[in-house]
Amino acid sequence: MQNLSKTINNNMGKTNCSCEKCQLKSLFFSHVDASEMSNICDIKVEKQYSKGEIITTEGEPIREFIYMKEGLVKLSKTGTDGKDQIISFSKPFDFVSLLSVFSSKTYKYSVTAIEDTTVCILDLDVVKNHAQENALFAMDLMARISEATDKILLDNLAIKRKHLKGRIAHVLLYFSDYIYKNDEFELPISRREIAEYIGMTTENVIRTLSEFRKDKIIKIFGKDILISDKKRLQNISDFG
Amino acid sequence: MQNLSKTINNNMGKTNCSCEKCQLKSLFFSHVDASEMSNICDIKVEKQYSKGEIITTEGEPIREFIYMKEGLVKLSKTGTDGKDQIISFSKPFDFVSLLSVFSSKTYKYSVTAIEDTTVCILDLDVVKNHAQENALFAMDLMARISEATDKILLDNLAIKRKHLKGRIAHVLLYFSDYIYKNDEFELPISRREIAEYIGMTTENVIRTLSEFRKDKIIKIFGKDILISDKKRLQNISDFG
DNA sequence: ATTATACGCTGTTAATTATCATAACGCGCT
DNA sequence: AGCGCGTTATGATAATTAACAGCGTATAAT
Repeated sequence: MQNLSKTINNNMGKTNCSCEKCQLKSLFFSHVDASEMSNICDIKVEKQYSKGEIITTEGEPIREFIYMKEGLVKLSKTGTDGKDQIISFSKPFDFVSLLSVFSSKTYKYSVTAIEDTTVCILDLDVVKNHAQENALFAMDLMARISEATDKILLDNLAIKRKHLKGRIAHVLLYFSDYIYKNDEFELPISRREIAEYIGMTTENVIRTLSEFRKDKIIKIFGKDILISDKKRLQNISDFG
Repeated sequence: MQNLSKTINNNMGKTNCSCEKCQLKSLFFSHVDASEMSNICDIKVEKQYSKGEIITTEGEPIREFIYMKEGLVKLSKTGTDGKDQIISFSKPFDFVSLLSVFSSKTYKYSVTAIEDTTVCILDLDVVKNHAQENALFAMDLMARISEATDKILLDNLAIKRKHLKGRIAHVLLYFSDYIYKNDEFELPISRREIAEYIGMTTENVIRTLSEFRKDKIIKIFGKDILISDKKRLQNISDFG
């Protein structure tokens, strides 16, 4: 898989990606004119990451502006004790490189693919130069960053208000309603990662999932989850 | 006090504020030229809030771009159950209006003065227009928003990692080291507000402060706190 | 002076969560 | 197949935190 992405990298990513047709073009580049756009398009590199591969590493210098075309990633940070905390999950429209690209020299968080993920990579200096010359583009970026950040903060606050069961319910509904839009889905993360996300222990995540199963709220087949009593789960999320 | 701020409001805030000398000018407006600046200066209104006064209210439409000149505020959000959560505290250089000014029509959080606070208020549309025409200004704003957000996220993550005692120690050190730069200070918030900030109950905040007092780590006189054993407090914050 | 009210403080009990221990299971590897 | 390893699973116990109840104090309003 590493080979695959390297191959695409060497091809300059031209194989699968046409900027003109890109869904995301309107999000980031609606105020960028055709000649500028072709300039951006020439330097962009499309890159694929398999589930589990690290996209950016905490502490590394930020050289690139990255946006997601496809897939699912986690943002995480390693504490001084070596334990990870997951800050959020992002799918394409939510993710604007890293939040700190315009204020920090190094990545404050790591980004890891939790499903096969395709990103487009632009040289950060080029993007910055464009932003400095095109205020509407800069404003678009600002709005995107703002939205992404707000979403993370609101989600964190919502989780903080809840107890163990409510937090687990919240996560299940997050994947069911927001990510997969289906009552049945395959969890893209381990129980430990759920724990890192909601700030509880792995054992309690496992235990609580088992309880939900015993209470016939969900069915579990390894990582496959089926939500059989959504109302109850919603209720636990809202009031637990 | 309400009268005082009204008076200043009616004076168009010209009484005490000269934009040319303003410390914050370089932060937000370093890339705004003299004529633009005088334009901005003409429409700005300086406003004072006494401790406890609400500056912006969650849910209200965002019409203004606000930045702090002086003071201390809290950002908070009310949950569906009516309970408040405090997201962060901000002093002048940290605070860039509300994070969502460029992505949302309404305030997602409330801002309340927890010390007497002076802010400068600009019409949001005017600021947006300036940003749309001056990309460097837009970039400056973006960097500010990014920094402010990162600080909030990192602080929240640090708190999340800790237990009750570590969280209390964290808060005490936050005010001592970051806000007041003094081992002795007056807490600008109540025990309940500390609880709302760290996500624990008021009783436990009070109890823990008492324990710290019994352990001779701090001295307490109502809201006055004196940190007598900073090393131990730091240790509790780092490992508790 | 009296009432109301918010706040700070403490003790007790109940609930929640972490920690430790153990075991089954799946999966890649040889 | 058998081994090693990480994940999932469950139980017992300890630690932590919440919830409830009570009480004193300061402050402001009547």
